[in-house]
Amino acid sequence: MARGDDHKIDLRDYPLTGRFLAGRMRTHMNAAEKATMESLIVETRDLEANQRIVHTGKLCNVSTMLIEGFMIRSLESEQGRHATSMHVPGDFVDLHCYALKRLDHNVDTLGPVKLGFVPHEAITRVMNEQPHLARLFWFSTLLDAAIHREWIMKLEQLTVPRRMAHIFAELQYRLVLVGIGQGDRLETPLTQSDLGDICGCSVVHANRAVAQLRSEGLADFQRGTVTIPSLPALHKYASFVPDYLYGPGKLSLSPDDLAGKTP
Amino acid sequence: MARGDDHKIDLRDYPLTGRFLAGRMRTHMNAAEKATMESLIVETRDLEANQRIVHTGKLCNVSTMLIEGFMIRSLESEQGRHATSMHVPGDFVDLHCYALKRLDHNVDTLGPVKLGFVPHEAITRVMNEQPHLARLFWFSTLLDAAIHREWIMKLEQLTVPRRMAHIFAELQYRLVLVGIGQGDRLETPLTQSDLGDICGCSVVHANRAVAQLRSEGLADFQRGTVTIPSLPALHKYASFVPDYLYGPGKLSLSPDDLAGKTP
DNA sequence: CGAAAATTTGACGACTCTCAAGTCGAGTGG
DNA sequence: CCACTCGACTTGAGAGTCGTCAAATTTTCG
Repeated sequence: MARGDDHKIDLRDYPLTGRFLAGRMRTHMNAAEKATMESLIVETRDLEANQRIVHTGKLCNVSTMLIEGFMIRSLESEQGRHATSMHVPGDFVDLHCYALKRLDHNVDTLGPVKLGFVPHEAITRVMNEQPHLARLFWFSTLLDAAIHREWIMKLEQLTVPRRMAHIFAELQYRLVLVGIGQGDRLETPLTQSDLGDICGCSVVHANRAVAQLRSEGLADFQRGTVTIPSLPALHKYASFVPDYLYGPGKLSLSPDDLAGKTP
Repeated sequence: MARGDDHKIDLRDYPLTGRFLAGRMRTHMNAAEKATMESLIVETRDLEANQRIVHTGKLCNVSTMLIEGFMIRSLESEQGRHATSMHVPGDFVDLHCYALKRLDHNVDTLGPVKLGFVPHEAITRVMNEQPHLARLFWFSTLLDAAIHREWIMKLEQLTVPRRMAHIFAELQYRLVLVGIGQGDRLETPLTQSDLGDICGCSVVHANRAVAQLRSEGLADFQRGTVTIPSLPALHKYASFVPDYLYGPGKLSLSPDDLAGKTP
């Protein structure tokens, strides 16, 4: 069955959590686990743009599934906001709060979003009774860490225009993984000021980077909508290699791996 | 009981894993869990400097506890090595490999080290039978993610000399947490070239940063040994606030938190 | 329409890069 | 013991990237 069909079926049967780990380990979840997952969400809520759902240092007893929309994870300093990563639908955005209890950062909505809330007692039940699902939860938090590592490398390695190209490429790829993305287009609620926070540069420089990507025909950013004339060209410019996202590819688990064979 | 005493006792009773989560959630481990932890290590090995124990993309079925010495986690590009973080004794350096199976990065020894190996079947047993210990394992991998996030912010926020000061401050703090560190001194196997890989700059610039920290009396780096005239001054210069390391402080769990009280 | 937010442009200075050359220190062979 | 060698460290010069300040323009929305 084609991946696209999987998406459609999972979204029909599991409208709240059908995108969780889509394109990654979701194929390792059986129907019972998918049903458990869906039942964990005790409440959904629609929020406007620029709402904070996780505050640095605040105790939390609920974790949040991003069902629709975009969110941003950031740290704050005297110099303003520093984004560490973005979130797309299907991300269990503050699952790690279950183990950490107080988070070191903030999580904000970017545009309007639809969220699902999971109480930590429910996660404890999963830990006690469903170790395989618990392991998938663990996996999903480690994915964030892998994305952090890649971004550290990109910050050390790339100029701002290339970093920005990398952000566009990553977002496009992640949206495709969860069945939303298109090949040549990307709709986000981002402003150029957000891009500056994400790329670790000033708004002014973010603007120049946008202009440069535009003039070189690599990506056209207009009020949040990114048009990509050539995805391969963008990938090359940004040195984007999606392995670290653990989609289908070099790092994903093969059936042989699961059988415990050592190569 | 003072923390120092805890350290001594745990190291006597658990010589291989007595530093695991020391200064953090180790106080939440009971004696049975500490004993389980110690028994997970089926083999120890001493390695020389510059050995690779985790290779990008290679399937792994064993995770590694760093018992003595230092390790570095890095990604490689055409431009060379990019460090994402360092490890000190007590770190379960590639525990996340249990859930990810193939890692996106490399882990290398810096100087000589002593390592302990834990087969993944043993971790599966913990997942199935000891959910509380499993949660502590999860916590320890999330600690790495928190350190990554802080580093992302520092890369976006600080100049190279300040980043380097931050590295020194973080290392000193983490060593104290696991009972090794001193207040004004730090012995590492790092070269200035390593510092460049860590701070995301060229060797030449790393050298200038070392020289600047020296001339300003903030830290004196000589063949791996760092002397710190004034820890508060170093912290201030680097905007170092250790909360993100989840030691005793703002983000650590209080007894009230555990009782499930919502403030 | 008018106000606020977002985007754009210019000028100048600071940070960091590369290239190139030179110095210092520890170990090695004669 | 000394000369040699190799890696680590140091220094200088010129160029590119990026920040800040300041101001203008465009878009959004009430």
